[in-house]
Amino acid sequence: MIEPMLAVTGGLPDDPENWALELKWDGVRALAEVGPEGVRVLARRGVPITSTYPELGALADLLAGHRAVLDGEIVAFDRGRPSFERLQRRMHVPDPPRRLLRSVPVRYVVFDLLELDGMPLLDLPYVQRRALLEDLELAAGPVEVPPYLPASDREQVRELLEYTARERLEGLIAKRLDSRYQPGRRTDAWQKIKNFRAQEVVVVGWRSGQGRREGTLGSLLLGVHVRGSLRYAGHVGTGFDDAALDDLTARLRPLERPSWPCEGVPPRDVARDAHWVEPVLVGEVAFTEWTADGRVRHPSWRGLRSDKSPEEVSLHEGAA
DNA sequence: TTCCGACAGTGGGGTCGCAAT
DNA sequence: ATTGCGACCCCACTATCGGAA
Repeated sequence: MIEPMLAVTGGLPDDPENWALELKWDGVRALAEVGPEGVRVLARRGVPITSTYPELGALADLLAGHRAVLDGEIVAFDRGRPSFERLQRRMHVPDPPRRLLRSVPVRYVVFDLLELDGMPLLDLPYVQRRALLEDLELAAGPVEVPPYLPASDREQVRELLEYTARERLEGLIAKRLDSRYQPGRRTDAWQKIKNFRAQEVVVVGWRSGQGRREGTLGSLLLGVHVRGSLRYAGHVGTGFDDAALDDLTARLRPLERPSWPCEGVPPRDVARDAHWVEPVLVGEVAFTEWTADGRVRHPSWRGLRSDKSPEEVSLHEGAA
């Protein structure tokens, strides 16, 4: 079993002539072992997920007798955009019924070739693996092999970045053209360039921490104003260093109040062990997207914003 | 000696399955 | 029938430590 290679979070490289750019696909990472006898699909930790995604059975025919190990992402689309939220309806369902296959079809976006006809390719540089992959001409049916963009073309890179931000795609992956495939490693030969969004939030409460966070806070409960009323917007539990944890804990304690400060009723999952506070502290979070429930996905705390009053904290465009 | 990469540990949104209530 | 919990997916981030430089 080959473990998938991972990317570090980073930015655009400053030696673009050595890098390729690919779109980042928001789905489930999957390795496919394909041979004449069939297809075996493995998730990130080697768990077999073949029966969950019968669409990938098409690979056996597409490879026309070759044996290969492919690396890619299983993606569900919603109006043309990759939608992890939709994919979640498929993720834990082996042998999905026809109805589910029709309502949430998936595609396999292939971006690397790790083995071909018994020959390991891990030590070949990225460009050569890509060339061999493209020679296989797999793109058909549910299988895609999107091209990569040489990062040296500044103008095209700028356009691509604008495009991904406009279309609210997850971002880009930069890969060193000369890099080997290092299974299971998170190396700086692959860099994530994510489209983060920013949102000002009102702190409406906190939950206490565990382990080394014992005695300080575990997460902050967030609210934003929507058409005049304060709406609950999820929690954030990362992005603080020790000093910020101490500072926030000290600021929040005197603000405690007995009741939920947002509209409606508190969601069950937070109501249990939450402390509510007067909604007066304003901060900023970075996040990837709004969920269907109006919560921030992949949030991280960016700090207090003392220059804003709570009333000014309203929803930025694009929320669910 | 200092620095950096890998890891552990904290936290998030979500799904499903199973056991306890 | 409901609820809670852990195991999975996706993930961000900080602190720590040992080995590389």
